[in-house]
Amino acid sequence: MSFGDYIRQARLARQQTDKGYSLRQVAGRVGVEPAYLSKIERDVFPPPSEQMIVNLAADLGEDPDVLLALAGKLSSELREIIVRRPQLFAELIRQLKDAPDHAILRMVREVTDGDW
Amino acid sequence: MSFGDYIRQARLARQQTDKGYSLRQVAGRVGVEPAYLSKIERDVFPPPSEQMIVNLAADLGEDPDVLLALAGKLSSELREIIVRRPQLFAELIRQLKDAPDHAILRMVREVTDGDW
DNA sequence: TCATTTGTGTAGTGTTTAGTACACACTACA
DNA sequence: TGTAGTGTGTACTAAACACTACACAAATGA
Repeated sequence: MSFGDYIRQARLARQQTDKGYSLRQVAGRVGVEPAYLSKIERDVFPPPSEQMIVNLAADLGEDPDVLLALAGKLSSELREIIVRRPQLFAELIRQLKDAPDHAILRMVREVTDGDW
Repeated sequence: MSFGDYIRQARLARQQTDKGYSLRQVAGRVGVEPAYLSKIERDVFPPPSEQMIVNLAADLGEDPDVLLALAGKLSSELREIIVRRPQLFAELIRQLKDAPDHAILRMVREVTDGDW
């Protein structure tokens, strides 16, 4: 699914139960022109800036990492973490490229348990 | 150390023993104008494109991930891996933000040993 | 029925990115 | 002593990015 499709669906879903989710109102809260959001929802324009994606995620109650990923972007927050220790993270990520989801999840839990 | 400083030093180090590492020759092999490389080495211009950084790394025998990191960038290769499974990787990376190096290294080895 | 609200088409714009082109002065060296 | 190679200053630019401004037709709803 494209970025545009995704946010249009998310918005329409909200609009079912909440009148405040017209394209114009969302655009207003997010801080852009309605015509611009319209084009983005229909993939006439490419996905917007990281800031606008984050704002959209907050307004629509979606996961910003997922929305950014649909836009082919990575949050600057995560980029900065990696860039601080490029070799370490580069190797880890390459190793995990083809690992199954559960293997990665297990790592997350290992670290959560803080056993270092 | 800045990106410019770093590549200038790397180039000058090579130039000690190899005449083929003048600014002009490196620029030629990498595929840019000498004046441009000159400005980059002195941080008059911001770091160049990912492609040029990768070419520079290859020519100077440096680690492309490190060079990209000095430029504040992440290779599109790594970005794509993350973007394929954004939630999983986002959580892992955030968890590892403040983990000590050896903890991350241990993870790398765990995956290398392929115990999933 | 008429004012409001809705989404959308067309056109234009400021900023950033990622460079090029050319001339110049200095140094090495044959 | 000239010519080949060195790095650098100034000026310019093409393309991509991230939007805005305004007008318009269709639907809604009091």
